[in-house]
Amino acid sequence: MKHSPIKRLKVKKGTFLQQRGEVNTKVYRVHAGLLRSYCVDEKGKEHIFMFAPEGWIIADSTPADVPSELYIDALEDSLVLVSEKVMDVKPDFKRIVNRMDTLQKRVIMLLSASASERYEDFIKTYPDIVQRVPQKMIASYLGITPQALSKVKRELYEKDK
Amino acid sequence: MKHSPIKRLKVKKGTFLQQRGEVNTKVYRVHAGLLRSYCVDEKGKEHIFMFAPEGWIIADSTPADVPSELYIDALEDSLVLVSEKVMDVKPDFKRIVNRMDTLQKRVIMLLSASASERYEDFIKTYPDIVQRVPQKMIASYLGITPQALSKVKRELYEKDK
DNA sequence: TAGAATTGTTAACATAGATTAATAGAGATG
DNA sequence: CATCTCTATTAATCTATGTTAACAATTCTA
Repeated sequence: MKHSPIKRLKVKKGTFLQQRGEVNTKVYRVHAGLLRSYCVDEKGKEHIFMFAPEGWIIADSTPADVPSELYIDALEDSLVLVSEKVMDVKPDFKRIVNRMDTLQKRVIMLLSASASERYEDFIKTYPDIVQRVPQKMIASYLGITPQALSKVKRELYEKDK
Repeated sequence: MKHSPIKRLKVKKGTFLQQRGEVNTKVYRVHAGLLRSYCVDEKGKEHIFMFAPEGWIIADSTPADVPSELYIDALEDSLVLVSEKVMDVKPDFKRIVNRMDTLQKRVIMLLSASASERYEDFIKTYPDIVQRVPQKMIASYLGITPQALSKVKRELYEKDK
């Protein structure tokens, strides 16, 4: 396996290490200071995804070839170790990283999307699962009650006329 | 590194692979069928943490020596590959697994806890970060507005008399 | 097939948290 | 020091979603 070089980086408070829309091939390890990642929704509202103090790693978990969803910036003057995401990883490791991506998206949806937005996203992302489990389970996954899901579905249906 | 044996397991719909309070040293890979993991809050309400159809892995991300938070059961007759969590992993990998644990807990809190419960958990889990960032950022992390956090803090203070 | 159990829908009402707006502190900058 | 900007607090209202309850539809099972 290729050894990926690690760079040391001093960043001043307020510096962006990554912005939305950029490629996200890097992983940041915080040696000193404090970083954070956050997204901005359609209404312009910020949602902090994670804080990374000393000893933590922070990165966008979306696949490296996809434009980044997250901003990463320094909340304090920080010392950061920057390494490239390793692409040629073992299949099992890749599954774990995929799952982190899923979890990241889930947190962001729970922070920033309404019940109906979460439902629409769910049926787009897991069209087969919708067929295979009772609706009350989908409601439970979305963090709403079965009654609320029922209403969401009706409103969605009425919208399509 | 020790090679961990993988067992093949046929499970009928409804079978539990793991229940809350058990140790959780296993990782399940779904070969056919559908598994899910879920937690139950104090009010007895279920919150589905994840669905795992064919090709997915599912496990409790909490440290293996800690009693499990999650139930894992089969929603359909399934064929599952069971392996032990590897304990002697590289430090970097351990960080990733730690982060998954954090994300898992975050999702569960967002699904099942109120604003004030999430805040109390936050100050317990990250007492230092509370000191280092403005409150509006903590609100953003918790998925509430700064105004709501202000109210939560006041109510908490009044509770202590 | 009948009856029982589970799941889904609808509606009335309750509530946590959002929104808006006004004010007060607290740091920054001239 | 005075002023400007940013952050925190409080209060009044609004809204999405929860709760409760009744009923309908579906699935199980005897």
